[in-house]
Amino acid sequence: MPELPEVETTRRGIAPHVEGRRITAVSLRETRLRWPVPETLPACLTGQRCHQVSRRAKYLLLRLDRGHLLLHLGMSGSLRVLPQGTAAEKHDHLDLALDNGQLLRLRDPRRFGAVLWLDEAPEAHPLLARLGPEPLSDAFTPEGLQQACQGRKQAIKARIMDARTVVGVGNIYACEALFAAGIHPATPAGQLDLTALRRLHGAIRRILAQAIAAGDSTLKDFQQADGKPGYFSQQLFVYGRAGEPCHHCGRPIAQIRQQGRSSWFCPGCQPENPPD
DNA sequence: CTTTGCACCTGTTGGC
DNA sequence: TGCCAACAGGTGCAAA
Repeated sequence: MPELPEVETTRRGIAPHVEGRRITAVSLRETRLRWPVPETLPACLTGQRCHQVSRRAKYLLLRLDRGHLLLHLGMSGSLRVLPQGTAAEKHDHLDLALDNGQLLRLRDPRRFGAVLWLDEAPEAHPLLARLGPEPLSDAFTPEGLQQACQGRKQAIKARIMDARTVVGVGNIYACEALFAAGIHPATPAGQLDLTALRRLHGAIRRILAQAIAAGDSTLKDFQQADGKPGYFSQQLFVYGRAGEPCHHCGRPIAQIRQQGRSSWFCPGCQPENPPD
């Protein structure tokens, strides 16, 4: 579930409670995540101080004394800060006890998430080394997007969901950004001119920024036992709205299958063969 | 090299 | 009401 805005909101939520704190104890209850979590992890982490919580794409990085703890929330993961002693429930796989009496707890029912220890510079790690630009940074430009699309037959939706093009665009925001830009999701990437790609670039940034801003307003709930951050209550124009009227033109939203995933779009606002 | 498809997993949903 | 298949989605990796 978490897309980039949810991960960023999680980072902002936990950082004030975790940065500067020492890890006093670690409970690892389930090692079968995306990759097996080494049984030696608790001993490795205990005693180290966390200096910074950062994010690259949808990965969270805790900079500790002797390396980085990399966390990925997968589809269903969440992190919460709770008082020590709070009983662990089903799917609560990892606890980091901190020297402020609190607990950083990872829950992940589907176990698509990841917990990795990195000895070396994070940017050199294979998972991070080939990632494209952050969508809200200056490194993400219309010209760079054009270069990523140049000569490609691949559908534009698959192209923007490829983390080498730009990171952090999942299925929901890919559909929404393409709607906002008036581009049919199946359009071959190489067919789009710079004008269209400028619209798409702007739409990706605007929609992600809006979602992060919406997340900020929910941060106050972050420590509550039931405060799992879900999707923010921003309006979705096409995602999951098959058959319902388009908010712009009233035509029914269509649903197709691409790369084994559902895509939603408006046949009126996102024509296959755009005029002019 | 480019592109496609699958595996991983469980909670939720919809149809019979 | 109960059961079961289909579906949801991020992303590394194998295969085409």
